[in-house]
Amino acid sequence: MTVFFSKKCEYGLQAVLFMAARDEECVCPAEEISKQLNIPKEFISKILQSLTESGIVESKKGKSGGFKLAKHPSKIKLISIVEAIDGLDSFNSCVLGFPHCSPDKPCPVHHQWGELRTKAYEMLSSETIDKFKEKTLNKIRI
Amino acid sequence: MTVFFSKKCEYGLQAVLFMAARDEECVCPAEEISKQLNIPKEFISKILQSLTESGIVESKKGKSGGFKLAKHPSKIKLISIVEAIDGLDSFNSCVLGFPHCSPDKPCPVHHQWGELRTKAYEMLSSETIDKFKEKTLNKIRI
DNA sequence: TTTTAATCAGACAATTTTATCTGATTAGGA
DNA sequence: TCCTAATCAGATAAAATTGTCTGATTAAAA
Repeated sequence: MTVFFSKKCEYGLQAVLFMAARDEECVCPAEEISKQLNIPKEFISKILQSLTESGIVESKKGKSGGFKLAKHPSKIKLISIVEAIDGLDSFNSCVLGFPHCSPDKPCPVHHQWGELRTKAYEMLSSETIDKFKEKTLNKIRI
Repeated sequence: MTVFFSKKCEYGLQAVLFMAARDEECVCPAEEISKQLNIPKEFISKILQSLTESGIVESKKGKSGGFKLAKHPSKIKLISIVEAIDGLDSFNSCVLGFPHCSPDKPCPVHHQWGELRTKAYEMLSSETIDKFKEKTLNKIRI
């Protein structure tokens, strides 16, 4: 299979976008996120736990508890979520899997891939997630 | 983990590039490919077996047997190898994992990612692997 | 023609990723 | 206070990916 993000990361991104698209202050139980996004409840719960450790979301235990963003959406970038879950290795390693790929010893597609990868990185870090609210709502139709 | 190609696919691409970089007519035993590229012998053997079924390489059994390209390198594109091993799904599915991502119902990064993905596809299908001989040799130093 | 060495090929095993289950813990409301 | 609803955490399971082993097959050489 060819992917860019792991499933964990996809789910994490979806969940954070979802929380940002709703009222940013409201506390979302894992169950609701699970239902809205079709993600196994305990799985998204676990992912959000790890994002809690990274300081991107906060959790509130007990009745009427759940998860909420730890910062305002205007302070969260997609790349932060990717970094927290998948790490940034893929932005620094050879796409063909060759060791020591560098401008000195480039793999056959080193230059072209490097450019695309940089653009992907820029895309993920250019805007904060409050800018995505509209599109996320449109996609999820809460 | 964030990847673009599976390990299988990376190895397959490396092996085919290796065979093209050598004398294109010579028969390479899996063992030699394994040593040169640091890939478990039986694993690369298996990957090349599947590429045999796809008509990209040929295998020759018995003493002095091994693998060789089924066509001239000028007729093989990187994308064919990717397609044979990983498939082309990732070039058609949403990078954030949202279902039914389309221009009508775009995910937050639909447009930007679509552009990058198209460029990646074009890069992998633009040139045939004989063009990569130089760079591969430089990288592998046979 | 038979032996033998080296291969491919398919079954098998380990690891990683993804997903689920169960129980402990917490906090709000009756 | 006690009950309930919800998270947290660790154990467990399933699936996919990656890696290894063993034997069948082939072809060269004696």
